Amino acid sequence: MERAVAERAAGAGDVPEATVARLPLYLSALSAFADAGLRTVSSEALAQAAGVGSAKLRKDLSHLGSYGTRGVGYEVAELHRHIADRLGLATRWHVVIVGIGNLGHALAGYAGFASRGFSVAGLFDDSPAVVGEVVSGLRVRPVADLAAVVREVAGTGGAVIGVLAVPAAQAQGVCDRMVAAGVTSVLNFAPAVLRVPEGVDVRGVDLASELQILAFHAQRKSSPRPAGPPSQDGGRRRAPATAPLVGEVV
Amino acid sequence: MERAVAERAAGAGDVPEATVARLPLYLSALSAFADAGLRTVSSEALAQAAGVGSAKLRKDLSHLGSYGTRGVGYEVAELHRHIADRLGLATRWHVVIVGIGNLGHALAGYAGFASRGFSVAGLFDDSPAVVGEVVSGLRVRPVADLAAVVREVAGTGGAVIGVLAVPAAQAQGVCDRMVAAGVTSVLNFAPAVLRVPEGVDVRGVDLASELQILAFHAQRKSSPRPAGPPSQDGGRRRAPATAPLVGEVV
DNA sequence: CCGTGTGAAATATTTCACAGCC
DNA sequence: GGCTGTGAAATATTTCACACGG
Repeated sequence: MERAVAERAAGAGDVPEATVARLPLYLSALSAFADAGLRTVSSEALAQAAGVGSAKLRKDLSHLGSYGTRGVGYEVAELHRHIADRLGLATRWHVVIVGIGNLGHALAGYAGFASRGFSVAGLFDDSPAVVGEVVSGLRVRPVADLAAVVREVAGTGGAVIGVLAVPAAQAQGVCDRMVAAGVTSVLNFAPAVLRVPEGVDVRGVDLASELQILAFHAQRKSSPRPAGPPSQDGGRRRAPATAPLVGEVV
Repeated sequence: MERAVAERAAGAGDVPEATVARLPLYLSALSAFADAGLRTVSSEALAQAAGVGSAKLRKDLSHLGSYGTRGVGYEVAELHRHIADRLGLATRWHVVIVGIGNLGHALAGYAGFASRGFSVAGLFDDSPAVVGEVVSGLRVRPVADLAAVVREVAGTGGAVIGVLAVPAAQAQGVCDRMVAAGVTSVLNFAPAVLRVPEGVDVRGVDLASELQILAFHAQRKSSPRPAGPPSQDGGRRRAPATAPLVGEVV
């Protein structure tokens, strides 16, 4: 494609998706360093804490701009602020959770929300069994109230992220209602493909998929012979893990 | 790198990681088609159901072998079986969950486990408040019992996946105990970077990261001017969403 | 014909390795 | 002397587009 825009001083206008996915990790690691009272970190130390290679870390940060000092490293507080800004954490984010079953309860009680600047603006469910119940200090409301709450929060200038924790069968319907209410960012925990209009962002977290991916690798490790031909596969290259995390409480 | 191995008939020995991550999606979509009573699907239809492009789907499947019929499509049941096999779902997988807080409760009750061939072999926690409690038909045991349970399950010929749902501060310690007990696949819900020995697989799911990634994109959408030049961005290229899902219940 | 399977081209991401600055 | 920032090389992934088989 064409690129050309006269990117202003700090950092390109487009951060690669792969980099974006790691920024929260760095942010977390930086918080830990700050708590430990450190003023600066080297790319090596930060990378280690985040579980990535230092070259990758430096390349990632280079997309945000130049916030390090050669021969020294990065100023912890400054870098933290820059990453947080870039992630959009300067604005206040509100979260609405629909589906207050087991998972919804757990999400509603997740301490990480508040501590990372996300505040829970509302809990919704249509099951008579839970509507009216108070969970983590909030009363569960019928889904019909969703639009009103979103509108109200939007009036505050805040932005809204919708979290879907309903059974798969209802996921699309509830998603539609969220979108109709004005939600343009959705985190979906239901194992269902969501169809959304252009401009709406959906991210899915699926437990079963994660387990199956682990199963795939586990099988590969132990499988003496997957099928006919022995063909000693001889060491899968590349070390073990996937992206790990730093931080707080579950 | 070099290629050479005399790959036998069905599919290469190495499936790209990106493909592996999508196989569960296809599996799910196939189940839906099977339930709907369809015998065959085209790459186009299956891709649509899985929320990916048909070319990508075909390329992905080509890594497993040739299970389609030109001019017709894929036989639903057959393809489902092949993918399931490749994912290692032929063997019986057992899951041990450590940390029976809000999230642990939700995970223990997750219906998707059983329906996808994963059975919960044990629940563990060291908090006196929950040890002994019965959750989803299983008694919560002290973490000290972990090794015994893993050993017992391993004796059955089953493989084990450890699920970590403890606070971040305890994640590494519990992970070490899991590894010591013989677990080589770990699904980590705690926002913490886990250090594990070579050969152990870790996948992390972090709610805060997901939210921050959504925040990043949301900000990009609404931000009227990140910097100087107006330059109506006119559609970020590439449609909306991320990988979605198909399937069952939460 | 239709739709899979797949080389080859286009992109994206990671890794190297080193020049430049504190 | 140490460590960032970054072109350039190596990989990985996605997308095209079309030959081939049923």
